[in-house]
Amino acid sequence: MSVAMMSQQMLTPQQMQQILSPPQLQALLQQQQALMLQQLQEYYKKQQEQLHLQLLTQQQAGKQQPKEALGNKQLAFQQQLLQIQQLQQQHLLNLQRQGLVSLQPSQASGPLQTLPQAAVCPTDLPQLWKGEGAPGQPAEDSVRQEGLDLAGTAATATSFASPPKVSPPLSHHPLPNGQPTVLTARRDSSSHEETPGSHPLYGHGECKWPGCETLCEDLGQFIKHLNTEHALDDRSTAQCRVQMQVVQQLEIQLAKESERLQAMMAHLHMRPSEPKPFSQPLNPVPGSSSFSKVTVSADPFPDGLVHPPTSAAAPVTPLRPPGLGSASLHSGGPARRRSSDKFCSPISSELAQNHEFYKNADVRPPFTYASLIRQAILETPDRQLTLNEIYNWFTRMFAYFRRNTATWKNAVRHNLSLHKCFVRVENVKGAVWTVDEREYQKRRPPKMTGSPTLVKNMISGLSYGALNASYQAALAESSFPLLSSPGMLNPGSASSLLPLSQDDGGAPGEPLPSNGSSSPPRLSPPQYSHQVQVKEEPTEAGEERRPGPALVPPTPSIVGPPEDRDLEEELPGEELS
DNA sequence: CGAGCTATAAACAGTA
DNA sequence: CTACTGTTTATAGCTC
Repeated sequence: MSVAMMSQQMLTPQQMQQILSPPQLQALLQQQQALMLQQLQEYYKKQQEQLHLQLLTQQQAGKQQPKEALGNKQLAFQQQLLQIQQLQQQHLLNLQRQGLVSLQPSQASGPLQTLPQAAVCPTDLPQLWKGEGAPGQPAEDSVRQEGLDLAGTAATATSFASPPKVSPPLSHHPLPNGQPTVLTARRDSSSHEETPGSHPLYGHGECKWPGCETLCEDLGQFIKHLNTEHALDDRSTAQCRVQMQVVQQLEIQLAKESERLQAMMAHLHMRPSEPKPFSQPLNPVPGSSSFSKVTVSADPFPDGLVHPPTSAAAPVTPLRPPGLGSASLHSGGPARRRSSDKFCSPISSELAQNHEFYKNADVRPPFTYASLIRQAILETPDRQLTLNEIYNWFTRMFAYFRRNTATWKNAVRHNLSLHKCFVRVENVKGAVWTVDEREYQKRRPPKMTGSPTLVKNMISGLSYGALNASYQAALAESSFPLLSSPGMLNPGSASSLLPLSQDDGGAPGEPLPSNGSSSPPRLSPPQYSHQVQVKEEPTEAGEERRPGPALVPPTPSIVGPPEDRDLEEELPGEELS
């Protein structure tokens, strides 16, 4: 019952997600749930006390009444008591279930396997936030909605004052405050897996009327029972009234909690962001013809990109990307924002955290084309993409790139050609692009090398609280899932692995606490040999194959295969969850 | 101020 | 011819 209210009053889950990193969200949710539980318990306690009190007074008053009447009233109150207890249990159960649902890792809806051009399927809003569906229901039941949903949800967002004229916020049925009785009863029973077609008050072969557990073999018998035992009489109406109050109280309680949550959110991060027109282009990428077979390898973030917590607990509305300050948002037009590229967190980590955001918000990602292209390529198991696949990655991952296709595609091509780090390889299926990591690193060292202020800025820009800082740290320390992802490791051909080193920006992630010994890091980014399975570039091959002079990993503690080196490159992955 | 990097635009060639 | 791919040049903004 409360869910609808939540989604109305509070930040949208998307907002939550963008404000908070998945771990934070999870923590917050848990806190909230614990809080709710606690308060509910308190509330129920009070209710019971009240009832007891009423019972007592009634008993006293009843002394003048005929004994039968007294008995009836007493019974009624006892039943109310029972009912309250039951309700309490059910609510607690529901809350717990919600907790489970919202935190369930298996839900993994993050990496939506979106079609090449269909772009985002922005949703997968967890049931919890949808304001729909019975609390206890598994979230898988929720139907995925397309773009409109996003906008609809966004309409409820506080930050976007002028959302596109889209469909109204879907199905938040405000609770009929006055007469929640039926609704409540419904929900009550629905948590008991009632079978379709049955009566809301009938389930598991017994009457679900508060305080009544009469066994009824079938629906007909139950109906009969209902009509006889729970007919319109004083007792029933009283029970209804109590139930009503309970519901109202809970709603009030929920409102308070929502308010509190909002305040918490506001405190933790959220400021009213400028109403940003986030148009949802949904522009299905016109250009995709010749190569459109798009093997787009699996989902964008093959490994554990945020999924479990994020997708489960939160969702999708464009909002400010958590990690970035306003840096990326000012991008109105042909913005210059490579600053962010320079001292932003490793793109993979940034992306990982905010990919839902970029996926849906028409916000220009704070990365250079080069780093984006690289990321796209590196995310695939075999580290190679056709141009068209790269396009698709862009459109899939960024709402921003769903429009102005001519512009950015040109830019992509331009970058591919221009930068030595992108190597074109003739493949069986045509030409694919790969990344020469060494080259990529080569061109960056000068930047960002030991600029305390920059580093500091970057960190502060990326984190918005201790929680996130630690999360960032965790990210920074986590290893690079790509390499450990299925299909990536060609057993026995370690040489074919394309070693990764620091992510773009060379170092950004590093200043964060890690295994200490990374002394004066990133002064000379390790040079790694580059090699791709497809390889057949005579010219560069010789040079590339040779491990660079400085092959020593920055972190001495790490020995061995290239995978380990990828510590910095993390695409925050499995181990995050 | 210049160097380096990046974005954007556009011309052009090759190919399917 | 058209669309796509890939290369190249030019221009401009930004940071250091």
